[in-house]
Amino acid sequence: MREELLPIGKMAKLNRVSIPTLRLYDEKGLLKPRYIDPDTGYRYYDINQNARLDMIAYMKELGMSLSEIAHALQKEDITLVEEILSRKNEQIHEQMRQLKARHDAVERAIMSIERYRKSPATGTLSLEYIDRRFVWGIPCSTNFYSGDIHSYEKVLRELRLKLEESGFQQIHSYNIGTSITRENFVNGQFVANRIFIFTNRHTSGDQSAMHMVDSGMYACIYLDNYDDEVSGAGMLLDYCRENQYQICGDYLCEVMTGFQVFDNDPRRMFLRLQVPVSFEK
Amino acid sequence: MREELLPIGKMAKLNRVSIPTLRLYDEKGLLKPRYIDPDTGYRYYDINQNARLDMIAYMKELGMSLSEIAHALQKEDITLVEEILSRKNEQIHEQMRQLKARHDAVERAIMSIERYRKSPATGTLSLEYIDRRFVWGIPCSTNFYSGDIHSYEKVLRELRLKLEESGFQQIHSYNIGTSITRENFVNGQFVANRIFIFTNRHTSGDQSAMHMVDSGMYACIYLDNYDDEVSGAGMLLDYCRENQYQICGDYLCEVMTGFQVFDNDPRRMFLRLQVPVSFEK
DNA sequence: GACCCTCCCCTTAGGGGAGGGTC
DNA sequence: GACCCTCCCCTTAGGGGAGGGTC
Repeated sequence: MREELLPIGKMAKLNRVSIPTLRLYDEKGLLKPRYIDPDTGYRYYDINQNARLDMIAYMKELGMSLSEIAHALQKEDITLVEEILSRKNEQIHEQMRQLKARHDAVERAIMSIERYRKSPATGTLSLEYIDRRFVWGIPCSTNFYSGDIHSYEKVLRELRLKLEESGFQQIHSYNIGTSITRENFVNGQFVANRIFIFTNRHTSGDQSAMHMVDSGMYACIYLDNYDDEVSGAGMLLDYCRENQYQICGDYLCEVMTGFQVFDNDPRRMFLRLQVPVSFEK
Repeated sequence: MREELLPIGKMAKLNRVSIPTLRLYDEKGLLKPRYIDPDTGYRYYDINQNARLDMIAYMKELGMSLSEIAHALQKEDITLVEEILSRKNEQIHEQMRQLKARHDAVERAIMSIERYRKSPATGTLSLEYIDRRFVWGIPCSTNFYSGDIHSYEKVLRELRLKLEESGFQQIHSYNIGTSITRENFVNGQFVANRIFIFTNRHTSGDQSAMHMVDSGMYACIYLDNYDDEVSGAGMLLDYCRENQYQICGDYLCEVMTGFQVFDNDPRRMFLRLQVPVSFEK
């Protein structure tokens, strides 16, 4: 009988686990050696204890923590195991949702960086076709154009809060935009209308906060600094007038990527100011 | 200027992070307070530092670790960020694969427990239709019927090793089976033929190790102890003879669930011994 | 000489104190 | 009185030593 006992190194190799792992399992009560030499403290295992190690490996594969495993093994209650597995299944679904959201966020980030790489110099004017988009957001509680940086921060915080309440995930990975109504914009009145994220139809959250932005030709100006928005918008307006483009919808300020914030500059960004135009005479 | 500075509590509340988090970010160099009072050690932040906290939150959403974030923020190198994101994307795919495998394993475990709950008493004989199955395995290098528990352990280890080499995941969550050829079985010769897992067609791994087990009527006996296999198989053979069932294929010993190993008994299990039968006269 | 023992420190991203000074 | 400071300990599942005894 005694000659069948295995020292810890043999047991570890046989089951392809490490010696520290076996010692940990001993300490946590997951797998006590069959015999411990009282003089030397040497641990000796029985070959039949392999089955319990398999069981532990199995439960770890199922995503159970060591303390859950210890608990289940101690109670020897299959009902407990069933409960744990049901919870695990829910956890796994939740993890899948999160992983999916993270994947989307990483993809958005990669596209955003590519877009940034290929962005034109600051001040560049353009006339371009932009496809239909969806935005999700709230009215601006404060007109940040007439306030300082704090008021923009405040409005942004309100949007973020709303996004979280509505169950959005990875909220920092969406592009932010703000709008001014057509009427105000053409009159040179800078009154912040809404703040929102650019998203897609299939977004969760309150659908009444979702708006469609129509496809069409847009007059645009690219900027790399938040502080230049007002002067840039003026140039955009001049550009439309010079070319006799008729402004046919709300002005949007689109923050193209969040990856410029590498120093402590106040929100230096890559912006595309834009306004939809038509060409009827 | 100085009056714009925020103590740590205000900064924390504003950005909805905890005070210990801000202290950690200070320590790790992720976000140094704009000013630290040299007498009191009080940390004071600038409102413009919100943007950096947003950036950190964003990078965390993308699955970057604090040290990766610190590195990226320090280098201010967008190429580095791109590399990190590409790696993240691969990591996410790998995590999805693992999560999927874990989910399958948990589902198998739940079904297995349900099956166990509804299992008949040990020694129960049955004649039942079993649908087509797929098994993946190897020949037994040792005839464990003529050896002791060690030889079964050995063969099982060989299978597990092969499974891992072939890229199987959650290898403990599959039901194990062993076979004896029809010829040996009908002659009462207990010679282990193959050891395998029950799987499905869509399994990865070497396809030559995959075999189909045909659907059909099977004579079965349920057992709850590994040690009873040989005597149980004898009873199964008698049962077929008494009823004039003709054995038309290999004998299988199917381990129905791994959840009986709650004590230190040597591999006490829930087994279904089975042999396909036909009824031609 | 190879093996085993018991400390002890290290890893992530903070959370929760205790004990003491500060707005 | 509410706020902030610096230690210090705690969480997972082990890995990697150092220093000392054992097969």
